[in-house]
Amino acid sequence: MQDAIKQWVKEILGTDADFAVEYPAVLEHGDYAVNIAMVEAKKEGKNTRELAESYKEKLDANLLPDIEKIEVAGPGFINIFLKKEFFGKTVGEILEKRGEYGKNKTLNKKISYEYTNTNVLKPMHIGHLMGNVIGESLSRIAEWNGADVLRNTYQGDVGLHIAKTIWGLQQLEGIKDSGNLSADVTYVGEAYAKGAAAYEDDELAQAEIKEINKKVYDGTDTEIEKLKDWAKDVSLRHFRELYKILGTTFDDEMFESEVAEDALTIVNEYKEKGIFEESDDAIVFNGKKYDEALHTRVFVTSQGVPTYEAKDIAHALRKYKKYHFDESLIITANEQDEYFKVVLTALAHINPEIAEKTTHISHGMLKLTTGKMSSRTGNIITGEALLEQSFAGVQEKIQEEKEGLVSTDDVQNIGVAAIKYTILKQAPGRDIIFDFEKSLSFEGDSGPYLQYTAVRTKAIKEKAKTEGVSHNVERSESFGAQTIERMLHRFPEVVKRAHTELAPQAITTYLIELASAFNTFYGAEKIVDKDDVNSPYKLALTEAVGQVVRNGLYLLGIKTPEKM
RNA sequence: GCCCUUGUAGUUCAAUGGAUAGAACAGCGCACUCCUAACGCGCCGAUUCAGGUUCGACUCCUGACGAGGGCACCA
Repeated sequence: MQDAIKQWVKEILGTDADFAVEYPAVLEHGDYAVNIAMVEAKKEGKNTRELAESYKEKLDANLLPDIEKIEVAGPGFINIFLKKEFFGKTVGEILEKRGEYGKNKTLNKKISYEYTNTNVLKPMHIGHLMGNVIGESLSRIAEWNGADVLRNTYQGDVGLHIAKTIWGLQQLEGIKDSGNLSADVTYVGEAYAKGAAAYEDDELAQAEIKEINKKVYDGTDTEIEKLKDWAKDVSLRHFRELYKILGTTFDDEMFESEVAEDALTIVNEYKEKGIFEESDDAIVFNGKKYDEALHTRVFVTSQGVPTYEAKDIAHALRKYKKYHFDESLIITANEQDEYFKVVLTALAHINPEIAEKTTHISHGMLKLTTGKMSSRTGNIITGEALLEQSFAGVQEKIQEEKEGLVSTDDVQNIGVAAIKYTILKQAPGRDIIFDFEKSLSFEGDSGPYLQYTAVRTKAIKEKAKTEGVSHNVERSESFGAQTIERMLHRFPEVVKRAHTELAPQAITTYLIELASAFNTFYGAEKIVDKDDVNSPYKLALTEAVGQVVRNGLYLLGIKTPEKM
């Protein structure tokens, strides 16, 4: 509709100016607002309102069939009001398309989303959980816009953190198969904390760990390889458990160890070509040469080991060779912003095409009000702990009010929804101030509120069934619920915008407004009522709201419970 | 010190350069013989400060002040 209106205005007014067809902030201003008069008045030095009036006359003479009327308002907006029957059509369309409503097929691209780049042998902390939540939502939004999405994760299985953990395992009890995954995970975490602390405080241990790191890279020491393989398997099984709870299935799990050798080759090759240079026995990329704001970073250490930087370059080349994506998005915490600027600049000098297609998206840090976290001291909030905290909160709520109503799966679904919503409701890139009490909210502006709304629509539908009322999309002239109808109609365009702006929060904001409008309606009107001639349409509207809320929740990576 | 990001109700967040800055939580008041109250209704309350650009600025530019992050052998 938005495109149709734009096209229509262009044709009737014979303009190719760059104007906008947008949603007015207030519903009284109609369904669409066109700012063409402001744009043209500036160019031609005319009075904005007068120009808008003259446009209105021309447009009035050639109204599109779905348009009820147009008005000039405010500083010179041309507001467009759609016919009421149009909204009946929207409700009908939603009930016909169901889980497909909101999909746009316009994006014909292969896009790689790389997220949850964990380090194996280290706990998955809440930063990784954030990245997972955002990456999954962006992936789903892209799919709904027609993209062929490749979900992938790139995990650190070589490097100092591995050496630290192996050192720690050697100090502790080595391989310890307790048969209990969660106990093994804790044990590996302890080994990491021990190694990391020793690396900082004990020079002898530091030398030993560096020695282990070399062997991790060359893979010659069978004892070290055994420890590594065991601990890596523990980590990966644990991560996959968490991915499952979170609702992500990766198409490809890639590892740093797979590109370590290539990384050395590439850096050496481009050192010959002058991209990298030697400095204090290390091989570095001198960012300052290309941009004053860039840092100089080490790509190969004086020990001859490739750093994350070099591996990231090799990884990018390898990934492109494997998948030939049109776009590649890498999602990490914003503490890596400047790191990525340097790496992408270096990549641009090695393979401009891939660099051009790659975008680094960052999310903020999850700041706990209880203080800073550190994985070094072991004093961290793991992703798992956060999930469990949320599940416990849901359980508590249920015991107070709804014992026996909610299934175990749905307790998880609600707990995940509370966390995901908190993360997705704000623009990615900014820190989240996380307070366990307040942030894991089940009321108001929250994931569970949306779930509750969807469940409510379902309960109403069941009630209607027992009462013998069935839905009908024919809307009577006297009936009024334009707020909800207009909002339902906007959903596909919100999905589109969420992708172009990489903004999951566009979905959360929209859903809260829709749910809130519906709940107000629910409070004011009896929906299932055999004596009310409007009841069948109200029911159709209710089902349409339920469907759109479900579809929106899907895009956030949130499941709708059966009952709650 | 240099660089990047950022400053919106008491608090946590929204707002493609557009019309009356939108929610939630907290606070105060109301509502429950009716489809699940994780609900609904009302009130209170905000663009850090000083300039500039623009018909129009939370949004763009400059400066001040505050917050977070990054600055070579970690990832």
